[in-house]
Amino acid sequence: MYQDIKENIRGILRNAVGEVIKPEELHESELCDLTSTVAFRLAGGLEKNPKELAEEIVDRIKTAKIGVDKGGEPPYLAEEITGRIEPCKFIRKVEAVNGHINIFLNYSEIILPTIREIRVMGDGYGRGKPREEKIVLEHTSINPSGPVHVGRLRNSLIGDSLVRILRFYGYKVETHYYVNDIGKQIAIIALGMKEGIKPDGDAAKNYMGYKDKEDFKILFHYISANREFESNPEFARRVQEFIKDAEEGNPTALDEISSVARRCLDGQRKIFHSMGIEFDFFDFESDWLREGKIKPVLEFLKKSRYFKTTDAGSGLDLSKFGLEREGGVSILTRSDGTSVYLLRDITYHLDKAKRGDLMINVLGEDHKFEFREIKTILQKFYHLPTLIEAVHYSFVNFEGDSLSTRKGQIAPVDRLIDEALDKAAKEIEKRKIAGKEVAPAIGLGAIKYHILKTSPHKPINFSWKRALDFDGDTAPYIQYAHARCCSILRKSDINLDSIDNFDKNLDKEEEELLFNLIKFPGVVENSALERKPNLTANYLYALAHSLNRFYRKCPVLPAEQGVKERRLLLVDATRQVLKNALNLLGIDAPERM
RNA sequence: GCCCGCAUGGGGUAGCCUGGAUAUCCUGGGGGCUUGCGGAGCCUCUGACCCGGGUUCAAAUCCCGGUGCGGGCACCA
Repeated sequence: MYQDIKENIRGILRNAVGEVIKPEELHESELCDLTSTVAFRLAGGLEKNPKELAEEIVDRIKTAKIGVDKGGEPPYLAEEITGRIEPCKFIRKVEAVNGHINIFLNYSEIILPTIREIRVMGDGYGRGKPREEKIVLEHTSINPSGPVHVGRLRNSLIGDSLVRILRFYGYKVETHYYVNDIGKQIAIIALGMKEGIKPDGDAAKNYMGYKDKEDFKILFHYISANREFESNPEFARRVQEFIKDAEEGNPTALDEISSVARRCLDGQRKIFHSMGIEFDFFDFESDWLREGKIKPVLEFLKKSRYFKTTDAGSGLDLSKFGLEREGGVSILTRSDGTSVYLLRDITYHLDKAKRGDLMINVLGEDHKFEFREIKTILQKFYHLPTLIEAVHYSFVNFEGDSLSTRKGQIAPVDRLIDEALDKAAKEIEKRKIAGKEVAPAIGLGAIKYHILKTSPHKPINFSWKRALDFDGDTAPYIQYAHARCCSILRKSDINLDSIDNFDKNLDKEEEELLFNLIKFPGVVENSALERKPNLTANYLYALAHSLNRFYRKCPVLPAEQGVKERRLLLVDATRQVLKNALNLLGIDAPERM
């Protein structure tokens, strides 16, 4: 609808001006609905500030009629163009102000087709047309050496939301979780457990409430085994041997290490599951070793003229591609011949590439360099046709105490969620409108929205308190708007399907609300193409805010029949769009809260 | 040292790609709204484009140079 309106108006402007209007020359404005700056471009070699000219011009307009070709100043041109605009059903009014052509939409004409579209499409309103391309999206991929840290949550949330947005936009999307179940950290834990090193008692005490969760148990073992690894060279040597053993395909060693990772993953998956985040595939690194997939990759790269062997190990010299490492080489294998992550990652991506047309990896900005290496190798050495891109996000810092650094002092997502659920349950209890069962929707929603609303490339200073905030620019605020819609609709006995003729004189608040409703499909598109869930989040707040303003100023149920019908339709449409957009962020829209 | 990203009221944040009018919104602080559909709300006041140049009629937005912060440049992943 919005696209149609804009195209329509661009066409009308083109007729008035005699030239094509560029898309960026028609945009939204706070002073009207849509504004065009085309007069500035047409003015060409202009010397004065259009604002200074404005008054003078308006006077001249009154006294003389001059053609576009005679008066070059934008304010004059804007007046002239405005005068030539043909009447159109979407436009209510056009004004020339300071060189801008300000357009006010005719909402009386827009409301019916918009509402109809939303009602027909329902949960699918805003959906893009089906696309052929298949996207293989990898996100989260946390090391299986402990519980999920709050800082890592940003990856999962951006990833999960992007999946939802890209699917809604029309792509086929398959999600992958890469399990590094054979790395050094895991080997340390596995050997520690095998040799009977006791789990760390302090850590276990700190997380009493979670002591039976597998990922926490692994963490307790990790802390003590890692201490051993750092202080006991003999143990460290045995770890290295253990890894080598596994890499050479010794099935016992592989199983011993991998099973520790799988146990930990079980615990991690529980927390993702409770957040509504699911994955299509878990890809285990140990499988590459079992299936002998790494060796051929190494053999292939060895033949390259960029392959070099140094004291540090063997690898590729990528400096020709602008990727210079300090040692001059991107290491693929250690000097003892065992592979490092880069080689295994290449193997993994070669495999993944077969599954789709585009690979998207959600990665922290600390992986930028590594990602460029992989991309370069895939494209320059393998000439891979599959596209590959990364969605990078900035770090999540903690306010005050750096919980993340002290040994064993981590900030597990489990704890954050438990606190959020507690707080939500208390708020619900206070209001006595809904039952406890909506606590997860509200608590999880608050956390998700808090992290998703910020643009990915900006660092977040994570504040436990603000993440659990329920007022202002938060998910509960948006959910509340949704619940209000539901509440009104519950109390009405009018069958919305049978309304065919209603009063179409909208109040200002209704116009704002409607304008937001028609923008939604465009927001989905931008979010999908720019890979930015925060655009959807920001939109949601604006929509909820306009609903709340409407709610305050425009009584629905007490209104007279024609007005009441119109407002009920608007409320129902808003409910639908809030729900659809919340779903793109993985946030539930409870009907009561 | 080199490379990448970021910098907007007291705190947080949108806008920057595609330059246009009076810079968005949240929070905090001040003031108001409630016997009207759910006050997790609404209205109002307060307060900001890091610094210096450049391009332009016009710069938060584009270019150059600083400064500050984050990240990277591992036989860790």
